[in-house]
Amino acid sequence: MPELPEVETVVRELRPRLTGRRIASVRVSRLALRRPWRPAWGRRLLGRRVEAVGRRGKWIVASLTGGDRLVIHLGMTGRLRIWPAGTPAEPHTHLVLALGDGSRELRFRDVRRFGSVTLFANATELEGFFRSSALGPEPFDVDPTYWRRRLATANRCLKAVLLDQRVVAGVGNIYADEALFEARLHPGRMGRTLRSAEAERLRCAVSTVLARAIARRGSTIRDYLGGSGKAGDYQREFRVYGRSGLACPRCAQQVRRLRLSGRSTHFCPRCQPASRSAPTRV
DNA sequence: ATAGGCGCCTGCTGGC
DNA sequence: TGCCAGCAGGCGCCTA
Repeated sequence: MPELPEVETVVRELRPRLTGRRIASVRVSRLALRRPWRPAWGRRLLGRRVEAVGRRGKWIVASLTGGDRLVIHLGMTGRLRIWPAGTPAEPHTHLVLALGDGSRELRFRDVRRFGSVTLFANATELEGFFRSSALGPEPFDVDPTYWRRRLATANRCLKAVLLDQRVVAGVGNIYADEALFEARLHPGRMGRTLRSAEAERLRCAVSTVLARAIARRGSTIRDYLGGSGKAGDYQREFRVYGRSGLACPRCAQQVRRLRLSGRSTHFCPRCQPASRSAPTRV
């Protein structure tokens, strides 16, 4: 579910509510998330204070006293937010950290359990984890030369390139489609066929679209809520995502949908014309 | 190196 | 009304 703008919104909203708070108790559900929870982690979290809350790609990182890094991925349906203690837990709540005097709790809820909660012993271990997955650069910080080279050597369609977290961290299905529309590039176009002006257009489009979405506190389709429980607004500004059959906001041509890289893909056939190297079939 | 398929999960919607 | 297929902001594994 949540892509970079949603994760960034959660981080911004949790930061003031978490920073400086002590973890007073830890409860976990029995159901497994994507990465297994180790019982020793619960004991290690107790009494730690949150020093900082940050983000890397779609990963939320809470830095704790003593160096530990609590790392959370929201998967498709994850929600991470603060609740007053005593509020009934939503179904599918998998982790509850009581904070400070116990009047407030951080709760992680994840219906489909594609998300994860992991504890790393220190920053070095966490860096090793990101390195082992070859997590790419933050989208606002992509070197144009690096980007051109990644595209020039990409023997796959642009949609697949944007979804690859090793190329750039944080883009998912919605913002891949929105960025390709913004850059006026067909999602099925092969990466290596891009001229350098087109590559540069795409690099800028990715960061523009993500920044706009962050300003709107992300997109809520069905599950996503920010760290304070508020929905996002950017879904109202989608140009193509989820709009197949509706008019393109730029040229009024019908937005089309196809399946690329296993994912539902939306684009305007007039604004994002297929080149010879792009698939034309659905 | 890449595509494509499947699996992990649950829940919702639309068609019959 | 009920059932079933298809769909969903992610990602990792397998095979060809």
